[in-house]
Formats: sequence, C-alpha cells, structure tokens
Amino acid sequence: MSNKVTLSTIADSLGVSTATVSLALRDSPLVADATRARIKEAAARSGYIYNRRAASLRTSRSGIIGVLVPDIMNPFFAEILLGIEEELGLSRQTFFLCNHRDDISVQKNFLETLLQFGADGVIVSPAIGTTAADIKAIEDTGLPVVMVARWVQGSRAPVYRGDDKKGAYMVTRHLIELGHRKLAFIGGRRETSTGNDRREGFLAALEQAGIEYDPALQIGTERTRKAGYESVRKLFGEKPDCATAIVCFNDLLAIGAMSGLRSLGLEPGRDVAVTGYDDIAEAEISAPTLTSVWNGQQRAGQLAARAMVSILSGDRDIGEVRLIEPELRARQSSGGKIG
Amino acid sequence: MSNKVTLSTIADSLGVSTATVSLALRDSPLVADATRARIKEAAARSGYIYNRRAASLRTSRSGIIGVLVPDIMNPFFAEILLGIEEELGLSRQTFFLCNHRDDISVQKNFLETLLQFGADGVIVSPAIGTTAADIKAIEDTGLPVVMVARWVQGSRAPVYRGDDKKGAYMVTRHLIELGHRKLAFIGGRRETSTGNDRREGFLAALEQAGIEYDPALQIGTERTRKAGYESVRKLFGEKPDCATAIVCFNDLLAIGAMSGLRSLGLEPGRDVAVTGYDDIAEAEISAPTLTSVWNGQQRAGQLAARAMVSILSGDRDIGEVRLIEPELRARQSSGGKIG
DNA sequence: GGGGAAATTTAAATCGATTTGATTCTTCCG
DNA sequence: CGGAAGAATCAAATCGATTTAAATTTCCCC
Repeated sequence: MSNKVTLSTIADSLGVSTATVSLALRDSPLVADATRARIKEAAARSGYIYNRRAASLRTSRSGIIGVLVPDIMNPFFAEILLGIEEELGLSRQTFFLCNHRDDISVQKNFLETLLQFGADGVIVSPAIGTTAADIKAIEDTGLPVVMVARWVQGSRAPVYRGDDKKGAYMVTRHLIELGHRKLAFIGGRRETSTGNDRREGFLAALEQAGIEYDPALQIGTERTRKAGYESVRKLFGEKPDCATAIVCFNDLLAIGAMSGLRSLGLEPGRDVAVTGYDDIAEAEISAPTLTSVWNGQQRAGQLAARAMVSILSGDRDIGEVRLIEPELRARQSSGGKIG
Repeated sequence: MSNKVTLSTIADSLGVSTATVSLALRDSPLVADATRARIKEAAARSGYIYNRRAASLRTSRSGIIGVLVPDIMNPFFAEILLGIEEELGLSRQTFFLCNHRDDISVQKNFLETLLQFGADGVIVSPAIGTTAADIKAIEDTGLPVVMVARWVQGSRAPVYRGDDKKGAYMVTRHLIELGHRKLAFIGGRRETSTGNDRREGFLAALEQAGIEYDPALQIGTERTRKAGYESVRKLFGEKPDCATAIVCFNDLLAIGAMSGLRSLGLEPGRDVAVTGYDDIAEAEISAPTLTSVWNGQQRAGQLAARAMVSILSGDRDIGEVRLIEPELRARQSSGGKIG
C-alpha cells in the first residue's frame, strides 16, 4: 500500500544494504539463508514490485522478445503464436506482439520501439517487401533475429517453416490423381515466400503430369475468406465449367471458395473439388470437410521460440530441423473421400 | 554502427552538455534553433537509439499500455484489438498484448509483468473468475484500468461494450416473429458477463412471447466453431425436430452449428433457422449468409483506448458513451430473407 | 586464544536520460 | 558604457537495481 517500495526501502527497514537485498531476492548463494528468508518475507509483506526498467538499465538484458506477424486474425499465424507463446512461457520470457498487417512501416516502427526498450531478440514473420538488408540492419544492432513461416531471399537468419513447395506439390498431385485436368489456383501472390513456394509446387505438379497451365485460372488476391468467396464468384460466375478443381493458397480462401461455389449453386466436393492449405482447426469441421495440407505452423512457432531462447542463453548450436515435413490431409472437399 | 551511442556520446562529440542534447531532441523551446539542428543531425548520423528504460526510470512514465483479451483467435476480440490498435497508434502508444485464454493465472502473471515494466495503464477484457477485488488491486497500485466487452460485477472501472441483453432480445424476437416457438440456445455460459447478459435477453424475449423455455435446449459450451458443430450434432442427432431455431451466443458457434446441421442432412436457413451474434466479417459471406447482431466491438475497442489515452493525459472526463447500441442484421440463415 | 580461511555483508560505481537551479552569454536601452 | 532582462547552456542530482572489490564477521583448528 505504501507508495513506492524499492530495494532500499526494504534494506532500511531491515538494517541491511541494498546489495544484500538485491542478492537475496535473486537467490544468490552469497547471502546467508536466515537473511534471505527475512528479506523475502519483508519484500512480500511490503508489496515490493521488482522494477525491471532499473534492472534492465543496469544489466542491459530486458527479458523482452519481440514477435511480429502479418495477421493475428488468420488462424495460421494465430497457431504460430500459440506455439511461440507456449515455448516462451516455459522460460518466463515476456513478449511484445506486433500485428504488422504486411505494412512495412508498421514493422519498422515496431522494431524501432523494440530497440528502444532494449529487447533481447526478435521472432518475425516478415512483412511483404522486407529485404535481406532490413534483416541485416536489425542484426547489426545486436538483436538476434529468428524468422518463422516466411523467409527472405538472401538473409542468413534462421527460418522455421513448413516445406511449402513440397506440400503444394502433394495436394495438387492428389487432385490430378483423382482425374482433374483443369485446375485453378487462388491466392498465390508472389510477394511472399509462401506464395511463391506454393505456386511453384503447384506448377511443378502440373508440369510433371503434362498439363498445360492456363494463367487465366490463377487469381492472386488477399488471403481471407472473403477473397476466396469473391475470386470464385468471379471465375465461376461467368464460366461455371472453367475448372473442375481449385487449389487454394490456404484454408481460409478455401472455406470462402466453398461458400462462393454454393452461392452459385455448385456443390464443393461434388461439382468442384476444393483444397486448402495449413490444416487449421476449422478444416475438420467445415461442411464438406476440407482437404488440406498439414503445415506444422504451431510446431514452427515452437521451434523458432526455442531457437531464440537457445541463442539468448548463449548456445551457438540452435538445432537444424528448420524445414517441417508437410502432410496431406485428404477429406471430403477434394472429392477423394466423399461420404 | 559504433557500439553504443548515448546522449553523452553526442554531447561530447559536439562539445555541449547532455542536458542540452536531451532538451534539443525533445524539441524543448529552451535550446537555440541552430543548436537543436546540429544536435538532431548528429543524432541521426550516429545512429542514436533512444533508451526508453533509462528515460522511463527517471520520469516514471513508460508509454506502455497493457491490453488483455481472452482469445485473439476469436474474431470478436481480434476486432476489438483492431479498434484499440488504431486508436493507440494515433497517440503513439505502444501496447503489450496478452492472450489470457480465460486463465486467471495467466492474467495475473501478465499484470504483474506490466507493473514491473511500469506500464501506464491497462485495457482489459477480464478472464472468467476475475473479481471486483482483483480489479481494485490493480487500480490500487496506481494503474488506471479500463474494461472492454466484459464487465465485472461490483467494479467501478469504466467499461465499453455492446448492450448484450438488448441485442439478444432483438434477435430472439426476430425469430419469434418469424413463427418459431421451439428455440435452442447455444454457448451461453454463465461465467462471463456477456454469457449472462445475452442469455437474459434471450429469456426475456421468450417470456414476453409467452413461450416456456426448455432447459434441455440450452447447451453451455465453449465458443468456438467446433463447439457449435458438436452441440448441434448432440441436440439434433437424436431428435432432429427438437427445435426449429438456434440462437447462438456468437457467430463462430453459429457457423459451426450450420456446418453441424448440414452434416446431419439439415439445411440451415430452411430446415432450421440459425442466428449468430457479433456480426463478424465472416457472417456476410457464409453460405447461407448469417443473421447476426452488430455489436460494435471495434468501436468498443476504440472508445476504450480513447478513454485510456484521455485518462493518461490527465482528463478526468472520459466520455460517457459506454454502452453501444446493437443492431439486428437479418440475413438468410434465419430464414427471414432467403434467396 | 590466535590466525587464517571461509562466509557474509557492504560501499560505491554504474547503466542513460531527465530536470532544476545556477551560470554564462546576448541584447538592448538609457 | 553599465547593467538589467532574457536567452541559452550547463553541472549535478536523480530514478532503482546490479555488481565488484573491499570490509567485516564467523568459524575452525592447532
């Protein structure tokens, strides 16, 4: 209750020095057990609040880790966050979250703020337009950087992510094996590494099957349910038979796409096959259930966080499992397993 | 690039005192224009990074606002965050986000951390189980508290939220006017103020219409898509005609519920009416489109943030529009407007 | 009981920005 | 030219915890 309890308040009340109090509270073996007990008791009783800014000013360690993601509303990134949260919680690190919305100036501002607060490290899924030089600039200030989900051409910072190209290849191949020859691809914007990689996987599968690709069937858009809905209405609104299958960049688009198909009187999984990517929780309970690719985003978040913790504790070896093996999850929407 | 640039680095290089540098960088009218220009130029050139912990140690103002929400994956809270973010961005405040997952110990830990960092204020949507005494305890440390979306019985901290009772009444009434007499209610857990309020609104509408309520038709569960899906399968799996309409606590449940109905061969909006709550972006593009209640969550976030900013800048009058008027958004899923 | 090793405790410097009261420098007018 | 008012700058204290070298106490054994 009393207005400001500091180390010296406690020290004075007990007739010891602040040095002793500081050491005692941090369980230093230097102080006698009896003294430690007295001090801890006094601290608790007086409602002492540890002042991190003072401590961190002195030690230049803040216990803060910055986490930047493009879109927390997107379950893909929300699941990454879950993984990060879980792992950082274990080592009692606090994190500052930034939702940069792929706006590079938001990202930049936040990084600046992190520096001002003396953050210990950054875990980032970089915004569209981030360059290797940008990443380098952060590292040059002494802030270790770990990337997650997205990577940046030319940067040597560690990245934890699913193998997007391989996963996209797998799901496309799945559709081709079911007999589809006219495949649309939605949401593969080239500006992000994931967009590029998944697109490449898609094209690789087509090429391998000798299918020529029709660029008109590729709509690069936002990656929201709404975008999926609208893209499908645009594509199929005019020509309902333009394609028999839709490969979506992610599950959100796929869910929107299915809704879009229905609004046109087409039944997803029967009239048109639809696949997603990421295998978010919703994929299992959509109607029809959604064929997707498990991408291990939660695991990627975990690994990235663990790597950061290792780096901060001085390890140089931060584990080399950085590319997560994707898994196809065939469900009703691709028509592969209707019923 | 040089390793640590501080105020005195700059001061030395220019042959002035740190006092002058500090004042100049903060645009104090005390320093001469020419001097200010020289100093700013030197700061920029040397890559000076403002050290907030040092500043905040001295001033005891940190520029940090803590924001706590139950679940960032839930679009309802994500939209609140959007509002908060937008508003705080305007006044260049940083915020620490905590996703407490309705775990009261997570909430407690985070509040402790905020105190240690010397946060200036807290905007919170309290976890289940939070008491007025808990809120009081925070306020007693000198941290101003503003609540959003949820309120706590007995607490006098300002709350910005939609009028849940009224909204639930409106949507239930809408169904009754369409002729429904057997209404189920999903997700109205009593532990949160929103759950309670919406449930009361629902019951009020029934009572007013002279409909007796069947407790078996009320399933209180999680508030996820998955829970909606499963609840419906439980209710309608055994007795497909147990109800003709489902009032869901929120849109997520409603979307899951529609999916659940479909999986049982029932068509939402035709065989069974479904309504949601919150009017999240997805409501408009689900198939069928979802009847919901606009709850103004983004606006609530904005207002809460604005109130916090006012409080911090010393205003005592923080505006009294704290209860947002809900609006019914009738769409296809309630069968009120099929086609 | 003396001496030295081991165990405790402490004084004081430090981290970097802010702020106040004092000092120095300008201006300008009588 | 003297000096008062105003402008610009500065020295030094301060915020609160950490840390190191030094001081003090305790302990043990001969």
